[in-house]
Amino acid sequence: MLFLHKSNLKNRAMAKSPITINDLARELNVAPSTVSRALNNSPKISDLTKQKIVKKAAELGYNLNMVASSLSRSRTNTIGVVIPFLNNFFYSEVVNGIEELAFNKGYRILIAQTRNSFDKEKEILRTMSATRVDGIIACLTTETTNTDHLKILSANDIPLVLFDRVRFDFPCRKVIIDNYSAMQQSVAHLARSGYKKIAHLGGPITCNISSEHAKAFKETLKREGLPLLTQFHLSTDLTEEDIMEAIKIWLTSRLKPDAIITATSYAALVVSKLIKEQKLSIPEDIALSSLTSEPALQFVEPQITSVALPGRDTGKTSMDYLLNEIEHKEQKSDTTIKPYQLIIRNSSFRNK
Amino acid sequence: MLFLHKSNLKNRAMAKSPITINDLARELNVAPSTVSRALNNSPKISDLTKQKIVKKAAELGYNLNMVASSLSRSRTNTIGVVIPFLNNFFYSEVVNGIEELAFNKGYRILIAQTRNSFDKEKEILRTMSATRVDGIIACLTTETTNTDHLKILSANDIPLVLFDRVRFDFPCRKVIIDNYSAMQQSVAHLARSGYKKIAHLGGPITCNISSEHAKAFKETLKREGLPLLTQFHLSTDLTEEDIMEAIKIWLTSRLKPDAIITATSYAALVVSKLIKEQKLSIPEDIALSSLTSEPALQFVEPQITSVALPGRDTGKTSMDYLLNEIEHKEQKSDTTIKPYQLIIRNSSFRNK
DNA sequence: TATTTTAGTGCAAACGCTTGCATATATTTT
DNA sequence: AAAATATATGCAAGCGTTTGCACTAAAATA
Repeated sequence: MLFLHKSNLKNRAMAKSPITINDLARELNVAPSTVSRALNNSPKISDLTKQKIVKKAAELGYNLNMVASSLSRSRTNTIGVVIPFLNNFFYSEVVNGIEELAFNKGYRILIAQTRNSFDKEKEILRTMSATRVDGIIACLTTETTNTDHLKILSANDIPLVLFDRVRFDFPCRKVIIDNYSAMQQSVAHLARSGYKKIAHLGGPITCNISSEHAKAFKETLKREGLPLLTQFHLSTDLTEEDIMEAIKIWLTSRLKPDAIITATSYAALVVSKLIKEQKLSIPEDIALSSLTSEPALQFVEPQITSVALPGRDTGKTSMDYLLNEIEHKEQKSDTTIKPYQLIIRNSSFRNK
Repeated sequence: MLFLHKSNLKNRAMAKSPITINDLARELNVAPSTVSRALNNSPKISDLTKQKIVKKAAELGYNLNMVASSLSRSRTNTIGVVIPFLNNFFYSEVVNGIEELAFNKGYRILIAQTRNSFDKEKEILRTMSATRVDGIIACLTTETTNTDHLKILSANDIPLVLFDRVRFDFPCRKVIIDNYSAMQQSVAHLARSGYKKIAHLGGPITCNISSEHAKAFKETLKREGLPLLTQFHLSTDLTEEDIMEAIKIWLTSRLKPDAIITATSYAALVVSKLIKEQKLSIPEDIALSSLTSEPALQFVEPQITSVALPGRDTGKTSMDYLLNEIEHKEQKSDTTIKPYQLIIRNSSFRNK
């Protein structure tokens, strides 16, 4: 009963097509505008007619055409989410947080993965703005070194909130982790546990996160009175091969590190495995600590010390800011720093 | 330069608003229809005018309004993806596969999580059909025991492809894993490795997966000549508490299982940890095998035997089928069974 | 009772694009 | 040279809502 056979259409006489408010209007002998207002629960329509209309709508299986509604209102109630990868613990938690809040507020989310390609990022933003999303939440690629594509969004009045990997030179709200402090605490913790030759397996410095980590790494070592050996401070793309290569060199060199801090939890897992394969022990020979977390870290032996990031919360806050911009036209350009938690597990202190 | 000040509009004279094809048409003294055709690279427009139009469009920063285009064409180039959870290895791999293919074919994806609630599933399908998605790919909740909400989709001519958790009583294409066989092989492997008291920690039997697992579990035990003890065949919601409770009972009972098959990889990780905490050894005292996989299984000690599921491939195939329905009106109602791989690791055979 | 206010409904334009059909040249065919 | 065809463009309706304004009748005020 979801369709009517309409005979008043010229080109598609007798075409089977979904019920519209016009169909309802004709059936009930009221104007389409009355139907629209009734279904939107406008106070201008009497309760009696509302009831009649709602009843008929249910009866005929009427389903609002959001496309038409969006065109008319110039609002799609859709927000775009741009992330490097979906199959990643942190990002999927963030999206989870975004989706939950969005759904409750009557928004849909459009997701796209950049796979860390700047070109794809540009392309995605272009199509999202064509789709007329009401706003965008994005985590930039590591390749993103200029912001022209973001400027197009502002020019089109599409609010943007950046999270995690951001560009401080672009005016918009940003939600990030206190990366400097996370590294600082990690190093300090290792130093105070007696480790002296601390190495860092980091990501590409083109992104704010890695550069903040790098800075904190150097400065904290100095503060703790430890030497900074250049070969112990690596910036890689963190592919499995990169990790393998770096670790093999470290573990077989004359001067081994006695502690390793990895940028990602996946790297930590790989490193942990490699160390054990070399018959070295964690944390006695080498300590291990990760700047990102995922549940797996608690299931390996020994459990790996890590910085727990508030993914859900980051997503929720980003969405919250975006909604403020969308619904209250509140235009801010500040940076919110989310708290992290250094969770000390057995991989980072010697039992003595 | 993205906006024009329009003075020909009645109600919003002087309003700043995005460039439309009408603006381009006026600037170039051609008809809007010509602009539309030119930008869509219609063969009916001369190369010269196409060039002029494309150039002007770039110059003014014209960006197609997909909403209007969708309304006009009755096609949104958007597909809906409905999954229980995003932060789950298998599902995020599936979505990954869907997104990749979709993006390459010019489709956007709208994602929503049911969080395993039937009511939310219904609500999601309603709003997705209001959004006029061109098709939907869904993995049903474990609570979904009737298909009325799916019928509304067919009534609205929205193609649907189900994956993983499906309802065989609904006519549409389905992409699933050979769950029966996966369990069968898992049990057979354990039996042949000398384990005799095999237990299964399964999911809620309301869903096809768990019931296929259950069936295979019983039948294979029988075939292998092993006893089926009811307390060793559990169906739970697989929350952390459920797992804990079940395992505690098993491990402390007089009659312990000597092998455990878990429905999910997360459960396997938890079980592995609990077994070790009880000072029992894997695989000597108890073998462990999982019916779902995730990278973490390879990082724990011992590595956990598991059934690897082709997530990406499941996503790609589902999307491929959906595109066939959307673009070639191909209406099929068959079931594709994806191959899995039983990956035998150290958790499931004794070194002797 | 005459006048203003309020409540409930309808009219019609607008949102920006697509597309069937008509029209006007330009090109080819007889 | 006339007729038929091909090529390029314009016209206008249509997609399904929303919303400002106009209108009518009933209720409230003077």
